[in-house]
Amino acid sequence: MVVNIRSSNQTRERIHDAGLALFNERGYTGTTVRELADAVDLTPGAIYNHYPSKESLLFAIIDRVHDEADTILSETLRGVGNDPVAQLEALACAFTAFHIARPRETRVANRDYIYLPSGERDSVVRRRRRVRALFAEVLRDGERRGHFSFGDLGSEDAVQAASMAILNMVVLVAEWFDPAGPRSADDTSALHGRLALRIARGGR
Amino acid sequence: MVVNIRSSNQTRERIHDAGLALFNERGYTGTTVRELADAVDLTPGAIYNHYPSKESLLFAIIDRVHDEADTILSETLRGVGNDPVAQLEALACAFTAFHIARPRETRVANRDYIYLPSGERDSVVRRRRRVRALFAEVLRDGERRGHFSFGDLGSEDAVQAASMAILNMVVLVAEWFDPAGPRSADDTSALHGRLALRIARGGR
DNA sequence: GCCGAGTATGAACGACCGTTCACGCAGAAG
DNA sequence: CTTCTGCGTGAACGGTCGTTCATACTCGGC
Repeated sequence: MVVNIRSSNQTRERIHDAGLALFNERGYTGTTVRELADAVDLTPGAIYNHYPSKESLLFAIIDRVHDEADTILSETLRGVGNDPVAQLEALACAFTAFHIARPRETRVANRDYIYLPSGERDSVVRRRRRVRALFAEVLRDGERRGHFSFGDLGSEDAVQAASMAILNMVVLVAEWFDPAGPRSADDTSALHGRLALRIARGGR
Repeated sequence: MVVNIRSSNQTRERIHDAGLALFNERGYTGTTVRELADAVDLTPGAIYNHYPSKESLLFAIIDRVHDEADTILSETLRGVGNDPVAQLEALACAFTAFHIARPRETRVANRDYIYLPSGERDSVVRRRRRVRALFAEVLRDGERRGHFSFGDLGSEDAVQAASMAILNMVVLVAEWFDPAGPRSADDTSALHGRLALRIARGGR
């Protein structure tokens, strides 16, 4: 048989999940391999049958949620027309729903990616930049076509600031959203879609 | 002489600064007392003449920047009338300027406060909540007086989401703002003031 | 029934962790 | 001049870190 990198995926997946939970609440550097092993009822050494290092587990977690984010964004974009207003609202709504559904994954990805070795960290940084560029592009497109306006803001190229405002609103929703609160995840996602339009002054 | 908790403040301050720089770029748990000692040309043991523990240094750093934030906010509020529109614009502008001026302090405070012992962490959480409440209160006040409107957003109590959108825009400005970029800190702060008004639909 | 591959154990590795402590030294106070 | 106090050193503390390894068990394929 060829070199088998993958292990019996069941255990590998349990380690992935436990790592996610622990990294989320203690941080990557604040989590030990022994805690991780305890969480999956294994010995520290056994972890290394499934991941070559603690860092590689962090990367697996972060890389996967970036894959999912990319999928969500491109599918959302594919499902809506080429009207920038509809695009922005749909993107902000869908991405908010995504962050509400995956609070631990996105928190670890956004907070602990700095602990990745430089090659993998660079790859993550590139992926993050691509998301920023996507939102900025929709805003710029909408401005060019007269649906959004930033001229009254008294600053040239306000698109960057506006797209970061939208993105930060979306990406940090899980820090305050309460699943037991009065507003549902769907409501909040839709609300963020509207707020994104306010920011771009594209409202109805 | 009475019990002297404070040490010769010069060295204490150098440790504070070095801790700030290191915690910022490596994270609290990713920073060693030995690295800290090296950065201030001291022996690890000497650190303990100035701070009783590594945790206490973290708390000193975080507590100070919270003090400064509170000062900025209350002075800003004192310097402007009681018009909610002016209040919101001034708060968003001043707080953005603050976060641009203190990127390391605010990043450490927002990212690493989770490593504080529970008593001190709770105190930090309370202070953060008070800032959130301040913005929410301005928005609610403005809505009551007809300057802001959230009724068209299709969600009851959109104030919370809107104030978090404003706060997250402001608090994370340092993650993308480039001091060497085309837009100055003052411009960006003013821009955030306007964007806050867009979010609250309080345009002029 | 044997074999080899996959997975686990438990002990151990050297390194490094936050913190302590006995001690030395400089300089202000008496 | 002596004493005391504040601040530093350097060595050491016990503990924990991420990782490795010899060994053993289990189980499907021959």
